[in-house]
Amino acid sequence: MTVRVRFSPAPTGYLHLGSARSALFNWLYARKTGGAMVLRIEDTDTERSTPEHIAAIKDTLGWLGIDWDEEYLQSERFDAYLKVVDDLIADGRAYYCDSTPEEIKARAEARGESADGGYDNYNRDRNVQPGPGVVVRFRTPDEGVTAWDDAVRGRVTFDNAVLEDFVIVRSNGTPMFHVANAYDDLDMGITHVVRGEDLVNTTPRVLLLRQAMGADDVPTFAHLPLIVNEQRKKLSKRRDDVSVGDYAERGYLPDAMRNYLVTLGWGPKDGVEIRPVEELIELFDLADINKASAFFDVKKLDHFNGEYIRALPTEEFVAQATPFVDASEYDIPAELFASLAPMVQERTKRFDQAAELLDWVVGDPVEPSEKDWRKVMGKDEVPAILDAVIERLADVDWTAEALEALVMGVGEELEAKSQLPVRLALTGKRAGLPLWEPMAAMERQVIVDRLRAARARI
RNA sequence: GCCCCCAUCGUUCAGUGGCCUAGGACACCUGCCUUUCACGCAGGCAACACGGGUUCGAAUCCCGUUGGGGGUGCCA
Repeated sequence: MTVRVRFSPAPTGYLHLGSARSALFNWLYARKTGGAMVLRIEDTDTERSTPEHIAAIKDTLGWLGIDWDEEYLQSERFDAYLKVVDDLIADGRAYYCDSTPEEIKARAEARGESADGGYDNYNRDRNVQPGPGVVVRFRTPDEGVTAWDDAVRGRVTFDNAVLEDFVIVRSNGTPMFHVANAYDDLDMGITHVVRGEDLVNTTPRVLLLRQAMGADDVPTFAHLPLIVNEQRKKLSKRRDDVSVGDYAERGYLPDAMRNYLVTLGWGPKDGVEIRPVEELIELFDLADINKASAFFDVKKLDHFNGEYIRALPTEEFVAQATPFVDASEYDIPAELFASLAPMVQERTKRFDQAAELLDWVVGDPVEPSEKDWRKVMGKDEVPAILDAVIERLADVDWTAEALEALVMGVGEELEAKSQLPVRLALTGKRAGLPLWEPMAAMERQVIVDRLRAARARI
């Protein structure tokens, strides 16, 4: 049997981390098995779905290097869903319902039950006719169980009795998620449904619908553990940085993001986490996916990204970092950046942080912290060091090698560390790029002025 | 309330009855390298939630407790 998986986002927002991971796991499985990856846009909620979101989702999938073999839009298939619903109604497996939420609630209260118990199947046999404000509900069985073997969770069982008759066609005539989903999985021959755990409870409904549509088989489900935030709650648009597109804009490499995402809920058995996607595809398996939710750890993502950035050929690094450098608050000439790129690349975990390393080269040094100043400049020998460096700077060859020899030479002669005071005077910070190359790229007078200013401050 | 689910270092993944005095990675700490930082290298800290079973033997199987999460929409 040829594997057919699908990624089915609702285009009601941008692609977020959780969805991206679902897409990725589907894709890995399809590519591993030589199966087909279907992109199915579930835009049955016509109110909230937009073409912009569809475009953005596709863009971001492309950015992540996730491709697909077939593409469908559910809004173009409404006729088919509605036809199936008509059959269901004719069969008595679905019925019209005109109960408003208020009425349902009122009846529950009248019975002395909790108001959030859900729909009470009130209209089942009342022969409501279609009209304004009328929805179609699916008649769920009153007994028995609906169960399936989940590739990650094992056997999952639901009592049919706890399933209320749910809406399958809205009062505005549009079909809802469950029907579209059940119909399409059947119609498109989907063999494996890989999606987030937040959808487990919809599975019995979809399965029941699928049966009602005449299916006698069940796809393999794999419900992925949720990606959570520090509070162990499902990542949410409101609280968390979940838009994958935003990560792209902040200078994360798609390969790094994809590689990190794979390690959430799954891991190669040999423990090697950072590796080429081809290997990931080879090693991946639905059966090895974890059950417990996983925290999205940006620090670890940063580490992955740093590894990927360092692995780039320098020219490639320059090419990719340049847009970010240009967009930064610093005015850094392309040539300067290119010449200093190797040392920047070594120290950059995100492209949007690259420019800041050169702040002192193209602008004034930052104001040193009091603590740094005291620690570095407070030493007795510092005035002598700075005086000597300033004096010798007047006629030194303006090359990185000569500058290094000069500063280190002064240090040796005075038997003191000369690099740090010079660094603080020039950059305002104790840590940063190696000094000599950038110095050689700067004006002699600027360097001398900064050293003099620092000397005067002691 | 009702339904479903989860539980190994701070985080993440490995571990599917003996190879576990529990392993890798991130983070953190120490040292080395060094022009500071970063990289790299060598170390270190640190976990099987708890209680019962089953078994010659349990992180691995079963039950319970506790803790956590997801769902409960005319969203998906």
